[in-house]
Amino acid sequence: MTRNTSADNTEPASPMLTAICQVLARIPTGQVITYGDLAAMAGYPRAARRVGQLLRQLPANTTLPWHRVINAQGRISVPEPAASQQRQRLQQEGVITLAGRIDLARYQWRP
DNA sequence: GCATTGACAATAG
DNA sequence: ACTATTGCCAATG
Repeated sequence: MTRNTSADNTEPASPMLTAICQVLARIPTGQVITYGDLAAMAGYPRAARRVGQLLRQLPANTTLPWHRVINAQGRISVPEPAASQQRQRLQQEGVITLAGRIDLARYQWRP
């Protein structure tokens, strides 16, 4: 079947989103990654906005470390109130936010 | 189908 | 350091 009807198939998982989630799950505690780098590591160098779109739909109970994803300026891109939670989680892992910024040179994940 | 939106990023002023 | 502009591309209306 080249076509899939909503009635008998509920699997929209594209390879891109799958790859993004797999990379995301690998990010170590206490480190961060940017949207663009996460996308690039998943094999889609121009999909930074896709990453945000995916993270936005993650269920609240997800075990994925969504809070370790920040933008290329070292800032949190999430609107409040989620931003506070993200800062708190990061600080809990030892990632400090100074003047609203995170030192990428220090915390960015490089495998 | 076209227009707008968005948890981005690079560049220019 | 900050704002504006442009490119990007799937999702949404």
